[in-house]
Amino acid sequence: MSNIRDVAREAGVSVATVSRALSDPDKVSQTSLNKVHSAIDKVGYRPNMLARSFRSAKSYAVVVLVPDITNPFFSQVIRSIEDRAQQKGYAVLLGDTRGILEREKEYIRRVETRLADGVIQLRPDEPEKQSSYMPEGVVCVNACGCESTKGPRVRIDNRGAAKAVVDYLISLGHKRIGVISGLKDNPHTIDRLAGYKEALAGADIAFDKSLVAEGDFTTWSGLNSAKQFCTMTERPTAIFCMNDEMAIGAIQTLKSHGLRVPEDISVTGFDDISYARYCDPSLTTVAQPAEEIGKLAMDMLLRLIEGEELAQEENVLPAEFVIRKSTGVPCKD
Amino acid sequence: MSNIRDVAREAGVSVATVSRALSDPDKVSQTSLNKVHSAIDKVGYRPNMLARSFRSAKSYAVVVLVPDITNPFFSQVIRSIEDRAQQKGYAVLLGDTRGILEREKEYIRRVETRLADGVIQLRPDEPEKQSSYMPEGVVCVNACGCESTKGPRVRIDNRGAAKAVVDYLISLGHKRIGVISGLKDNPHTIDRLAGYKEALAGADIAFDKSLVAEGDFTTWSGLNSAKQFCTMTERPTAIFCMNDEMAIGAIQTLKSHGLRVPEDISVTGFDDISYARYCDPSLTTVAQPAEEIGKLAMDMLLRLIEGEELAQEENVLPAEFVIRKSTGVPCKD
DNA sequence: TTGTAAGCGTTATCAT
DNA sequence: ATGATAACGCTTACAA
Repeated sequence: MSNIRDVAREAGVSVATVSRALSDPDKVSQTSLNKVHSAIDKVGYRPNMLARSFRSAKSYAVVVLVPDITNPFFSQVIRSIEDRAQQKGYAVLLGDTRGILEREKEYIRRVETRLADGVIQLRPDEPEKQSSYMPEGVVCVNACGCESTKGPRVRIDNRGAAKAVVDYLISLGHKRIGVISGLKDNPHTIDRLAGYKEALAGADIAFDKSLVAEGDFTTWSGLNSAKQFCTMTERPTAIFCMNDEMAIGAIQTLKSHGLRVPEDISVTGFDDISYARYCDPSLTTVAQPAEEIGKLAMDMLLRLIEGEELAQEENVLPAEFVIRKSTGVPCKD
Repeated sequence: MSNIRDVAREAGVSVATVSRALSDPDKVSQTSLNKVHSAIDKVGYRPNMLARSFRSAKSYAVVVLVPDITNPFFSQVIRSIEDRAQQKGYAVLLGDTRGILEREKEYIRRVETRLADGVIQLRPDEPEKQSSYMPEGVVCVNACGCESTKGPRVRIDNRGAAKAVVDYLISLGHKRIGVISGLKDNPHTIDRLAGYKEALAGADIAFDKSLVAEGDFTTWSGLNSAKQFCTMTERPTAIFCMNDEMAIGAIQTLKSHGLRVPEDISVTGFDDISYARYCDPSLTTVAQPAEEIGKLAMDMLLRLIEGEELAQEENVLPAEFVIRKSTGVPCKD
């Protein structure tokens, strides 16, 4: 393995000149530049980036904290982050935490120990717990923010989007609208439930606690939670699911109980993962701008790493309400 | 930012003792150990891992090359790789290449420049092109190998699995069996097509080129490729799709042409992504052991990085044929 | 424009 | 068991 000294010797210049030729070519004469480059080819030199990072005290890496990378929404955001990072010469360290706080901390430790320059968090932090564990000096932007999220963040208007969905269901004539939510304390659940309640209130429909089933954003939980609606004496005519995966699970359950979607019951999702378009019936849902979210979060983090000021701590991106085939007018029993 | 020298001063010992206390505690007296640890707490010391990596010439990172991380099969494998890596103290650098060779090379360059210790490749290499571009000294294991794959690899028996699928369709009575393949030159396509042909040959059914539609493993390509089967004068009674995403796309097309699955036409997939269980009808498919694949590939790479011998260059893992609701006896027209 | 040389924070060798 | 010190490969004042 040849190093910069070998190149210098071969080229007949000093190591400083070689170093400059690589990182700041303008400061070097054309003659030296040529000598250096042919020397590099000759000895097969590859700069040791570990040494460079060490010396310049920057790792040019960011860690992405994600509860579950197999969630299609998350993987889309990550793809976008990676794309942007690559463009800017940064590496992405994957931190699939499976929701385990301990693993999250291990990854955050990597930036304390200089292996990464910052963090992008894809989990909405629960307000009380958040600030407590992000150490001093670790820069972090949350790419899945909520109204309660502190610090640099990008988010969509979850409440508004949820309200739009439920407003639409109400406009179709639905009055008994069930909910399959995420975990009770999850900020996304809180924001989206607020939107649901706002829509109800706007139409003078009383909030009925028994119409809210708690899931955890997995398909399996949607599948399960939907069961209780099937066996209700007074069944809801529509179900607002807080993500697409639960909606897909719910539809599965409804079908197996002999209910047709949307003729007997309407179902809506949230996220617009790619399967939302291909499931049967295709899903009425809220399209999150995954691409934009990732790109923006990465750009914000980069600015933070460079020590620059953020134009704004919070960036709220528009989400699009997409009407497909899983919603229709309520059945009249 | 305090360093090892600050700790040494605070503890009243030498830097060597501090270093040993951290990386090889057995070599240090209990007294020194205590002094060191309280000094560490006092000055808020975090070891500079970049310096450690630099000094020991190991980055403790591996890059994972994946054509598209939003593909659920890949993200499952990656989750498993990440899990194993984390256990072993390694970081995972995400290399989403989008199938672009140039990006792949940029990532491979990271191991040449010491930012990573090895590579896990999730793309089946095309035989002629493969060896040419993986530089000397870069260790790599292919986690999605095929029969033509060279070098350390883990794979399933694609040909055997495909044959099992088609054997099953034949056993149901199908004789005209369509195929939606991946790109023609993709080794997975080659292996699985070989299995298809073997099954046909075993039942004395002539291979009919017109029954093979070329896709590219995306849902959209499945959706498109299926169209040509719908309009055929003599339609196949079953379609063997080379992955689940194309099968889901195909089913979508068939339905929109008024065909029922499986009553009018059977469809099979490959991979067993989680959505295969939840689509309508649920998909008969081949379950790849994604978890095992990732874990094994990581273990092999680790051994390679440590300079150890591999017990075997090739590891063939069992795949399971899963029968669900998308297949049935052929319709009799 | 170029060269010399002093670090960066750690590990490892060699004494003690 | 502990300490002094020389690397590791690079960047960057500072000099020339």
